[in-house]
Amino acid sequence: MSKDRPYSALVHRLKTAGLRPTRQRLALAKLLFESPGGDDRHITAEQLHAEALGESVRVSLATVYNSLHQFTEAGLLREVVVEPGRSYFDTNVSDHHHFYFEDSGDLQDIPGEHVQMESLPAAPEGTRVARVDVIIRLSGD
Amino acid sequence: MSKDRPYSALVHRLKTAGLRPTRQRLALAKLLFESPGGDDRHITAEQLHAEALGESVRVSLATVYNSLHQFTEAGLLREVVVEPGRSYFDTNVSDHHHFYFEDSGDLQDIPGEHVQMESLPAAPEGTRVARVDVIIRLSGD
DNA sequence: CTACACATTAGAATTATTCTAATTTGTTGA
DNA sequence: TCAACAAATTAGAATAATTCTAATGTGTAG
Repeated sequence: MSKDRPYSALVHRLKTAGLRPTRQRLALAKLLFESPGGDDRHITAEQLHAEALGESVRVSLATVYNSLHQFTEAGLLREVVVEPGRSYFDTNVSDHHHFYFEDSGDLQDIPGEHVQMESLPAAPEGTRVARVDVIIRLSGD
Repeated sequence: MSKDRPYSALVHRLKTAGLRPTRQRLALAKLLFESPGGDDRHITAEQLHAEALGESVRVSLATVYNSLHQFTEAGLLREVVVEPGRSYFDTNVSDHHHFYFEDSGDLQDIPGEHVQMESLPAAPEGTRVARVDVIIRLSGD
């Protein structure tokens, strides 16, 4: 019992997701979820990798990609596609949409209540709605 | 006057857009806009290139990319980003949104009337809304 | 503490796209 | 009609993000 004491929330979170809490995954999860602003981060694989290296966490870029995808599959992250050839991962997995600042490339959450669909068309036969993405693209005034 | 006779709609369209109606651009525009279903096509650069070659239109991939971007800038096409690392170009530039079939990778227009925002958040200071993209992601039943 | 499945890694490979520098083509005006 | 020049096209190299590969390392069940 005292054996599983250093059971930080992160270790638990990873285990629950069926992911072994390895040094790398823990470090990345910490950077993702326990940074200031950790439930509204939009980060690319390269950015996270750089951040890790900056904190002297030794982790390869391949592992960053692997972890981001595993976290996404486990529902800990949400992938947001706004421009070709670059994927953002959002630490906010609740129902919400995005502002995309075309000039700076920044992405920002819009709280769920602020965008409502008035009428959604029915999903075609044999399909179901997996998700609705709304991206409001902004440019300089 | 009879000089500018073979002024097809396409030549006119390109000229109006400030683009010289070259052999390649005309051929691509024809494939894009005058195929069956020409105002609801969703095509990638590679696909269009393959289509051109299939019709024995000699055009390089670089030119396909150039043309797609020029057409987009001129408002003849709209770029739609649904998955990382692949851009679709939509021949329908009117206000509308998309179904994305995750399984097949197909993209389909939703007529504008069928999706309405109930409340759009105000654009942040110093910005204006360039566009609102709505993508309804569908997966197998 | 051992064994083994699972993870990590460096670096190569892949994919979509853009760039470069040389060649070709459309257009304008004499 | 044609010369001249800007604009467009091209093949192929370059780049960027991501994925793959096969070898090595590590967490954990028993």
